[in-house]
Amino acid sequence: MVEEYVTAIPKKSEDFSEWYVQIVRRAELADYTPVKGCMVYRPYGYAIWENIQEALDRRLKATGHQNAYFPLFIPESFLAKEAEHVKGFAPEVAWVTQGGGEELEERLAIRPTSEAIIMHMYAKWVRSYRDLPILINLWNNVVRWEKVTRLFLRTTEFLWQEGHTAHRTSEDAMEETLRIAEIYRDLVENELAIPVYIGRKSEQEKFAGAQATFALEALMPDGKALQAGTTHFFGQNFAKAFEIKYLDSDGEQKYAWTTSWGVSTRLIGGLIMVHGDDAGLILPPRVAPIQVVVVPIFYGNEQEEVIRKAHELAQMLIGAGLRVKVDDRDEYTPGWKFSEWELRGAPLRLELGPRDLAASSAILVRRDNRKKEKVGWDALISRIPVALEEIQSSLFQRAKEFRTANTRRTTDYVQFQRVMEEQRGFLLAPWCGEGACEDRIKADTTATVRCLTTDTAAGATCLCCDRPAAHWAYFAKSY
RNA sequence: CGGGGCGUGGCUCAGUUUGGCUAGAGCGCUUGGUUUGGGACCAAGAGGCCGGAGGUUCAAAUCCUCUCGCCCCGACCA
Repeated sequence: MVEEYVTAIPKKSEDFSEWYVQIVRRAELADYTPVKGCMVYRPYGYAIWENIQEALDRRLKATGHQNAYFPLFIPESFLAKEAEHVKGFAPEVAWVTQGGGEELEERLAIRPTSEAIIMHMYAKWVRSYRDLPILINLWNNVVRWEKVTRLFLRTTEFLWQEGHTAHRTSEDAMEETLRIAEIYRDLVENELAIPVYIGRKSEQEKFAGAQATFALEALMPDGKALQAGTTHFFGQNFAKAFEIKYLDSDGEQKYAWTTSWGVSTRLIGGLIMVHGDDAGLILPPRVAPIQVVVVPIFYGNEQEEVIRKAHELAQMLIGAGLRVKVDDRDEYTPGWKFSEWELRGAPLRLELGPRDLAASSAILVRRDNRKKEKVGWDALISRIPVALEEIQSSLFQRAKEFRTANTRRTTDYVQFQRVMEEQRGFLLAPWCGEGACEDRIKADTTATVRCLTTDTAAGATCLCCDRPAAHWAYFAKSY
């Protein structure tokens, strides 16, 4: 029945890419701009980001992190201080070469990430072991001159948070790196309802300048993996490059240990893909800008009474901390609104018409499975939060089942290639850890090592050579 | 950046092969009226120098050159 209403939207199962673009634009999450590679985050899409921000910010502050802001511009010489870092980012940096009509003496990078400027400041701020740790987070934008655009998933400018910390010991820094990865997992799984695998990145895939990178990897419906967040352990690489030294309690000058970590608006792209269906978006209740949309249904003279009651019920729910909107536009029919809010992914719809008015009840409809239930006005305040939780956990379960069904274990390279070709998904396989095998797998299948597991690989042989395996690793094609 | 595709009212597209009169359709939008429990209907309107620049021609949405943008598939990245 949905089919006849939303024929203009391609089916998710038939043309996934086109479905994605249409949903993003028709649900008014984002739009293209005249600026190449740059997007507008429209209010409805930005509200999702604000909810994600709020959820993460709370977790970061609870673990002692503070927000701050650093400049958009980074002098070229700063970027160049850490050799691997500059090598990794140089190809995608945008440069400012003029200001106020004059040529700059030193060109300025528009930050692709802020390690360089932040490490410089940390070097000034750190004198003693008592100054550590420094736990700072930034909510900002960065620019990377990417070659292709995909709304939310890859744009020249994007929004994110980047955390940068400096610690007294290696252990402290590694602990921070892993703690943040867990916070990210908590955020992505419990707020966005997207299950993730967490693990260390291979040498080739790790962040430019890092000693170790940990990543959250989520599975999209087309069988490709999406990196949903990363945390980096820098060892003393940046501390040495930027001279972040402190006097320890034993009287010795030592280099600090640093980390950085980030998640971006790409998460929004992930949740669109993971949860949506042929009728449109399905937003997990915890990050949905509108959790309950109230649709009044009226005929002629009942209009006033129905709308009044709709607002009254909405106010009651808003008072209970829910995000509620009454769609009382009179230029659209109820059926039109139903479809519209399904397209926009509101988790719950509350229908209120004359029949309901007579019965002192309303019809509650779930977006994820379209199940309807009649709820008395008095029961709404208790029923709706429960229904939202049901949707939240049901979305997570559904995504998890899909991932489980599409995570396969193999030790056979021929089978590996076949599955990667025909079904995609995650493939868990033993790997020797050598770049040569990684390259060969990539050349043969376009799949890469998404992350390593901590499972013991004792006794196993590498998927594509004769050496003993060093790790079990998740492989997948990726975004 | 390589290969392929596409740019015509807000949207989806026809018209381009073979140049020709005032550039069309559906949806959407505006106004009025009737409607409203799964994308209502009638009537009257508004809205496009055909992505941009240059060229060929008596004449260009249509042909040529350049350019910009978007989509898909690769390579690179969050």
